[in-house]
Amino acid sequence: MKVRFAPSPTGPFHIGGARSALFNFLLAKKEKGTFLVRIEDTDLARSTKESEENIKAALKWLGMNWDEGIDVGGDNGPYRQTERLDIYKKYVDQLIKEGKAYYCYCTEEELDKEREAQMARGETPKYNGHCAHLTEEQIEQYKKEGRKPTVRLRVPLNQTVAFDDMVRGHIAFESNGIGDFVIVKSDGIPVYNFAVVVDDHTMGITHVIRAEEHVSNTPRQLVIFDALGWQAPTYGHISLILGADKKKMSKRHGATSVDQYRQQGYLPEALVNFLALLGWSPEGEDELFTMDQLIEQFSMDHVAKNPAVFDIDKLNWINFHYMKKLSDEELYELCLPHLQAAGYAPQSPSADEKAWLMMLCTCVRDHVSYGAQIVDQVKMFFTDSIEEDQEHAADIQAVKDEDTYKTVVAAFKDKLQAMDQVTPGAVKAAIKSIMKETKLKGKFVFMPIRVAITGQMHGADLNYIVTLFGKDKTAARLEAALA
RNA sequence: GGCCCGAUGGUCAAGCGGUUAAGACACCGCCCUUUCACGGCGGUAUCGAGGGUUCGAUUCCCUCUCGGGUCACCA
Repeated sequence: MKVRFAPSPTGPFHIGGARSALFNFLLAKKEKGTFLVRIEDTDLARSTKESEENIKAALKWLGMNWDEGIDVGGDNGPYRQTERLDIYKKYVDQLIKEGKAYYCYCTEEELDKEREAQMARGETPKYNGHCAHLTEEQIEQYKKEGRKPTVRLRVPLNQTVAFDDMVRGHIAFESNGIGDFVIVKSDGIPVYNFAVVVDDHTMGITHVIRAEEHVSNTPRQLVIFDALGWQAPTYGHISLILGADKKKMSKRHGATSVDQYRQQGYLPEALVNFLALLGWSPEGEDELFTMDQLIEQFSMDHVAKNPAVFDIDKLNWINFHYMKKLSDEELYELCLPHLQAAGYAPQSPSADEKAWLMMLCTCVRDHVSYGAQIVDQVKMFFTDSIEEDQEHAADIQAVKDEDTYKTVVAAFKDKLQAMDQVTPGAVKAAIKSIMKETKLKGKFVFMPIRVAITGQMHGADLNYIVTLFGKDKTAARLEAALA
């Protein structure tokens, strides 16, 4: 078995592309086959080197290293389509010689006009065969006019083009609906559908897993395979990823590129795990898997046909799970860039600063499901004023209205002033003794202090919050609460 | 509009003629924690509609509806 992932380097690496790559990767590894990566850059205008690098980096970041293809090499290179032009030319020439393809001199304006006319008549727009049987004289005439021809494939009429899809089952199209389509553009570069066929065949691809949007391309590719006398690979079309409004996931749905998730502080293991669960379901009841476990469990039988809505809540939950496994040091590494971006951490922290920042990260880790989220959680440590949580305003007021509110706050302030050093342990002891002295139980001691210092009903461990603020800042806040 | 694909809770989904219709996220409740969270336990909630086939349809067939994809000298 040999599968491939063939991205076009025309922009940010989309999350859907990552999922296609993942399913190919998983299948290849599961079947002990080969995972090949090739670059489809025949769109000269939109392809960029930067995008190619971005895609390769993202693939590696996600843990999908390829066995053959771009950069790593192999027996079937080159693996960038623009470097394979002579290979395509050979087969185009062959098709023309055999009369299976022909030059078309129609201009884009002429084609546009014809298409509009067909649409107006309610017909399926397709090439009308204008240049299918040109005479020598006509060809000479067009050449004299300086027209640059495209090459079209003669698509046989009255045939059923069908294939058995690994996820969708039998799918059939009528060849009459296709029309002679362009396989080489007027600039001499083959069109995607043609290059794909030549590559898939010459590279020995046996199975193609790609997104559902390619279903309607498949009959065209099948017709090319047929014209060339080759056998087509087995296809599997996976459904699309949708936004919350059930429309194809796009920019307006938020982050759509792998890089954006990386930048937001998501872990590659989490993204892989999440993507795998979008459209594929495991046998058992567990849903948390490492890449190796996914490979072990993966099967095309359990790939869903219907499109899936991208659920950020679930991604966050999975990411939270993987973040829990991080050591304090790793957590700090993940969060530091975000703290720096927010101006909460210096570019190169000293040992003391690092120790404080690490405690900061550890303190709020139960409330952070991806790196960038830490900024919100620690905001209060970097502002002088207390921002009260509006959503729980009533609860906060209730705490303040408690008869013992000021008693507790004042008592804690005294204990704090008396401390030699503020540490989580010291704070804990202080709170404990207040409970003993006032005979108040947990909540009635913790909440007044929490509200006075943070203005929130929820949050991280109070002992650490106080320690992080330090004696002076905490005292000032307690003071303000008493006023 | 033509062609193609799809339809189980709010979301991801299992199911493949007979089930009390799994599980996960989210939500709600309880327990734990002398606070908050984490964690544990439990709960609410789903077969798009109508026809068939069948002793019996979520499951098979048809129609409708809805959703999506695609109709390029883009991939």
